[in-house]
Parts: sequence; structure tokens; C-alpha cells
Amino acid sequence: MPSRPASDLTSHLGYWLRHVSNHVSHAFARKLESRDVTVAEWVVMRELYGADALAPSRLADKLRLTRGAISKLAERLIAKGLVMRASHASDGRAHILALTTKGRGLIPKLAALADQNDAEFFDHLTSQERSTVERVLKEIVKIRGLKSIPVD
Amino acid sequence: MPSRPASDLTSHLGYWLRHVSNHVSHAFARKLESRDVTVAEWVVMRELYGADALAPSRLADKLRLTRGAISKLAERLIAKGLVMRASHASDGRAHILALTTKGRGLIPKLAALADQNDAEFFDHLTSQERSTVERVLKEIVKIRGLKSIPVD
DNA sequence: TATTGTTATACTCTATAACTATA
DNA sequence: TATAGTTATAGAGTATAACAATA
Repeated sequence: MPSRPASDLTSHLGYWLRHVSNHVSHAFARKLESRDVTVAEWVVMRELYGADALAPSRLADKLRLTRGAISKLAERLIAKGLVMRASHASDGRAHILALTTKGRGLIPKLAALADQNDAEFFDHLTSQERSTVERVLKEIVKIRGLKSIPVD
Repeated sequence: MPSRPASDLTSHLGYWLRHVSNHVSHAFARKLESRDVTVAEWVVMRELYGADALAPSRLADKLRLTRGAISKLAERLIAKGLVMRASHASDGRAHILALTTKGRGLIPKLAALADQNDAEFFDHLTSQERSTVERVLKEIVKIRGLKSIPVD
């Protein structure tokens, strides 16, 4: 755990992390295009899939976005017929978001694209390397208290 | 090198990579704010610092951005007095971009912020973990032929 | 008055395409 | 006609703040 001054401008881990992450995301976005879904939309769908139905504010917490951002995303997903919005039974202020049948049916296809994308970039890693990277990334999330989820 | 079907939606490495990278970038962006510089601007400055002066098209290649994007970025940096634009000596079409004295003087300060940000997220790693992650990331860049540089 | 959502507004990042000035 | 740059336009992704309805 050295406190290493990265005097060389190209030596930062954050640099390489962003570099690779950007490319992985880009490649994934291109794959998602074939289904007319953006990465941000996929994140929301994926989250709803795991929870069945969620309040916008709950979603905002989990994804670390503002409620305004969630509203906009939800609006697009509703327009595409992938998500539905309903009023909460007992609290007149609250809403609930859930996948439609169409949205739910799309999940496996999008997940397959995620699998494919992951394979494209990480399949050549040894299982040792893979587990180290995965462990390190998850540790950082835990330590920093990065509550939840971004994308795939 | 298993061809692992990531049936679980949360099991993709790309997911964790993006998650951590987003947070590292965000934290860095907040630090850069104190100097009124964005991450994208820092990337350009950093590249110019390494090369002294570059044509916009050369910069676009290196950063994998379009020329239009570079123009816009350059415009902002020029407005901030951090970069200067000049005509090429022999080719009337070509331009050259370079850091101003002010821009050059800012580099060490921005680099210090990058160091600090890196330390914040990665200092707890063992040197073993650190080198594995760094090696894996760099390998991916090489294998995929991700030509150059993104950010820090 | 506090909370849940939505809407309005704005800015960064990036792309594509049209356009300008050389070569 | 091809190349280097810029400008115009657009859309994703977010944020902040103003606003509406309900608690």
C-alpha cells in the first residue's frame, strides 16, 4: 500500500481504468443500439428486473442519480413501451415503476449482449486475473461506500 | 479463460469496471472544478504537455475523438487562456495547438489532483493487486488495439 | 412544512454533416 | 477532388431549481 506519487502523467490507475471502461461501455452501447436501448436505460431496466417494481426515488438512490434524471429516463422507457408507471396504493404522492411484459421479455436479449460484450473484453483473462480484478473493484466499492450499481 | 455465461445480471466485469470508473472520474471532476477545468479539458492539456504542440487532427487521432469535438474543446481551452492556436508554417490549412505559459504552469497542479484522486481510490491495494490490475488493463488496451489515451 | 414526483433549464461530451479554405 | 479545420445541429446524460400534489 505505497503512497506513490504518480509523477509520470501516464502512470495513474484511474487513467487506465477510464480508458478501458470507456471502450467497454462504447462497445456495449453499440450492441444495445440494435435493440434501441441506451446504456442508461439498460441500467434502469436491469434494476427493475431485479426488484419487480420500484419507486422512482428508490431507483434514484440505488443508481445514485437525481429524481429528475430518473423521471426523464423513465419517460423514455415508457415511450418505448418497456416500462409502466402507476400510482402508489396508499400514498397519493408516490409512484411505482415496473417493467412491462415487453420490457421483461427484452431483458434476456439485452443480458446476452452484455455477456457477449464481457466475453469480448475479458475472456482472455486467466481465472486468477479475473478474480483479482473483480475482488479489487468490489472492495473499492465497499470501502468507498459507493452504495450501488451503475450499469453493466 | 473460461467462456462464462454471466447469467446473473450483476456478474459482469464490465459492470463493476464502469461502476468504479464512474466514481473515480466523478471524484476527479470535482477536484478539477477547483481549477475550473473539466476532465475532457485535462485530457487534452495532458496530451499537449507530452507533445509540446499538436495539430488538431493529430489530437483527434490520439484521443479517439472527432475533429469537431477537438475544435470545441480547444475553443474552450483557448477562451480560458490555457491553450493557443496558430497556423502551420507551410500548410495553409493546418493549425497547431499548444499550451500557453499559463496552461503549462497549471499542469503540475492538475497532476497533483490526479495523484490525490488516485491515492484516494487505490492506495489501499497491495502492490501485487495494483500491478495485476494495471497489467490486465494495459493488456486489454493492447489486445483490442485501443490506440491511445483517454483521460487520467 | 416536508416529501414525492415532474418539468424547465442548462451544460458537458460527443457525433454527424455542412461548409470554408487551402492543396 | 482531397484534406484540415470549424461551425451548426442534435441527442445522451446529468444536475439544479422551480413547481404541484399530497402528507
